[in-house]
Amino acid sequence: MRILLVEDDQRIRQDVTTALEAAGYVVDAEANGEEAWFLGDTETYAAAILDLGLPGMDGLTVLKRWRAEGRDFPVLVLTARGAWTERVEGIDAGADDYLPKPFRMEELVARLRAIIRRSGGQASPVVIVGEAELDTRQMRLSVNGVPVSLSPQEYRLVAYLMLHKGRVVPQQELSEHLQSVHFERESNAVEVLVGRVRRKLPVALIETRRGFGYIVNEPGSSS
Amino acid sequence: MRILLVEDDQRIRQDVTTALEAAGYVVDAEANGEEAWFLGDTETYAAAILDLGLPGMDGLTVLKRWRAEGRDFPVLVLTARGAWTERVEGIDAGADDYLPKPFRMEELVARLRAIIRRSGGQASPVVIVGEAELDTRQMRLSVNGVPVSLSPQEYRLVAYLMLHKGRVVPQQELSEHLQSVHFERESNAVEVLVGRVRRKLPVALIETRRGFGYIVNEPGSSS
DNA sequence: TGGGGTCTGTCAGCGTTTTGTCATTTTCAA
DNA sequence: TTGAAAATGACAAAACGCTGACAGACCCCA
Repeated sequence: MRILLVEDDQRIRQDVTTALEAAGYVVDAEANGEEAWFLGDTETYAAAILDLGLPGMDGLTVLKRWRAEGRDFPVLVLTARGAWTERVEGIDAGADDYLPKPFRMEELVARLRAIIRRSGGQASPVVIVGEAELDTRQMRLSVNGVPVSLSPQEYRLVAYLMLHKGRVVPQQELSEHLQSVHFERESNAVEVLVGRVRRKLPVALIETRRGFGYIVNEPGSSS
Repeated sequence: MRILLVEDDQRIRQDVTTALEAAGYVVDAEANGEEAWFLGDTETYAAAILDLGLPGMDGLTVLKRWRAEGRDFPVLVLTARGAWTERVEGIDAGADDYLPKPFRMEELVARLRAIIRRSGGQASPVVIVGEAELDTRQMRLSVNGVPVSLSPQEYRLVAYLMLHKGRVVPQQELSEHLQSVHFERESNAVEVLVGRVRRKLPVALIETRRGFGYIVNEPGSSS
């Protein structure tokens, strides 16, 4: 899961990043408002954490622009202590939750989890593609009712592809979402991972689009 | 819909009452803990809003007594700013949600609505998973009718997992709810605890999802 | 007051699983 | 046909979770 963190205070940014990564998220940390807006507009995030006082472009403006353009990932707003005005404005602008500074890391993570859950909760926690069934609550994949034992990384791969079924997912996007620390070097980690998953599955679920990426598709739908 | 409001601060009590009435609720406002307990015990409410710092009888005690006597209306707890401990204790005592002071009236009403809506489904104080039966009123776990002797911490662990059965619960979430001085970067306290509980149980109740957390599941729910 | 028991967190060690890399082979689209 | 992309098998390091031992805190009871 990829999170966008927008915070201009270097220290806080670092601390939060560390905490989020410890909680299993992939974090894009950004200090500048305009940069943040661009990222939120072009990348795909599970959620964003947004500080309101920013250089470049004010946090509220960033949020409003995202919403105006239909970006609906949940946003957790960080407000200064006692800044009631900011809270109200933030909620009006489309924030899903707010957290006054200073805050405890645990609380931040808990709230983040909550808004992600809520946002994902609108959709069914189960994704079905052909004979494969992904239960995101149990974090389990079954084929024809038989559970398949997957490693964390393998599960993340399948989950990501199934949650984006019908779309070709480039390798790079995959590796970005698989909280690995490799910096786009020549690595065939994704390919290896796909191979491992395929070996465990009794059916052909993941299709290769040579030169483009991988896709999980409803059977019968042609390319 | 009738709401019980328990709050000793005259000013807040008045404001909240006004807001709730404006939102279409009938409000019983009470400042004293013992009186509040009596009301909650004898009257029928759709929900309660409970401040923790009270004269007469502490809010936590009030809540615990209600729960001990089977009163299962949803309770929204008001906590002082940053009172992390209170929050955890409140949830342990059976609160459905909490709201840190100060808060916006709109938010209070929204959260109240949410817990009332949620309460429409679940009310049973007993959770059964396979051969295991958790009685949250007696704070007791039985397997095949035989009670299992658990330490407080062990009970909390099992209770939390059983109350969230069918869902993978991350280790961090667990340690957050086990009111300890968690967030130790390296601590295997949860693992140790799980091990201790498992040794006491005659059946395999808690499953490990390596890399993700733990889950308690209905046996045979493979999908 | 002291002693035993319980509870709880820490630590180190252990075995297993997981995962990235590399070398090599296979496959596919131009 | 051919070269790049993808798949595969092997390997070693790292990560992860389980366990037993231990120590401090706490409580109960003589």
